[in-house]
Amino acid sequence: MRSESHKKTKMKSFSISTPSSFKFWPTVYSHGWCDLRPFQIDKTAEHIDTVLRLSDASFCAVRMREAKNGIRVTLQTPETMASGQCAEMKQIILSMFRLTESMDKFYERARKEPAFRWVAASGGGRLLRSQSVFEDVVKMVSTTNCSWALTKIMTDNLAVMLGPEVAEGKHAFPEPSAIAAQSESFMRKEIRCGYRAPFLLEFAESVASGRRAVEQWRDWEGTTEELFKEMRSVKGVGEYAAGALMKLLGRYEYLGLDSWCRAKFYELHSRGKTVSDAKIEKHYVSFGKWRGLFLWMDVTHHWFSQKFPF
DNA sequence: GCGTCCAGGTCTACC
DNA sequence: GGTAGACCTGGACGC
Repeated sequence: MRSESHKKTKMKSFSISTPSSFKFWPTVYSHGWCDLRPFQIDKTAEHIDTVLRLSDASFCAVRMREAKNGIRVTLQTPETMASGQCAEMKQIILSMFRLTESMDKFYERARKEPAFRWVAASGGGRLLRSQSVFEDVVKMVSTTNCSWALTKIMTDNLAVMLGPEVAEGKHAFPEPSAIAAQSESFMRKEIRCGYRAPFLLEFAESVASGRRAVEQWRDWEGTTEELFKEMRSVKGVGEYAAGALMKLLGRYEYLGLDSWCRAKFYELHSRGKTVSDAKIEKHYVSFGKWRGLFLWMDVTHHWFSQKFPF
């Protein structure tokens, strides 16, 4: 009886306590995802909004800000929800901010390297991810072979045109079935995803039909190589996209090099001169299973001097 | 304002 | 296994 009445308690906000190694803004700005819907940042008010989808098919637009010992989450629309729903939201946010993973071993390794001693104190290494693996894959495909401006256009269009509107201007990311139901022409002309349209449609259909259980990738029991191979079997997911996606699943053996990473590496380690990918691989090989994350820390080190680096 | 060129990953066909 | 060309868009640039 007591637990039943507890479940029905309505809540307007809740807090998430975090380990001392966690830093809110460096995690938000760990890579470009915070710039893509449904995330929306207000730099003046210093908060980040998003829209969460719950297992009972309800939605909630939430506002998250840095708090003394963690994250403060305030419900926007609806303004209150049952405590059980808030508990589910808390689990989703923990996963998005990578608070379900221990970074102790990574920080231990970083402290041994003079060039990376700054990492632990700066709260680096937790890479923000979407609520779902499906959303991460769609976004990653949308980053391939185009400018960041076009990636933003594609993800904006997906959320606004196909994602449910929870509050004015606040849309959840679309479900696989919502994308799968579109025509290739709509995806090309309206979403502006061009030649990626058939790739995204095929992927969305495979997830919506249950043929591809992508959400299980976060609990993958096979080897890292097998997971990488599984990702590469998605059309539109090449070496870069799969490598970058692996990092969002807590596996850092692949570098996930794109042109931006390469350019930054050349600037930092070869006086601007182009070198082969093999040479870049060699540079980080001593970091073992953490090499992909050390590469990312290396090329984004300059971001950590500002609260809002982009 | 218009046309041209380039950058950006991945796929496919071909050698 | 390696390579070339196609895919498509926004942005930069020249006129």
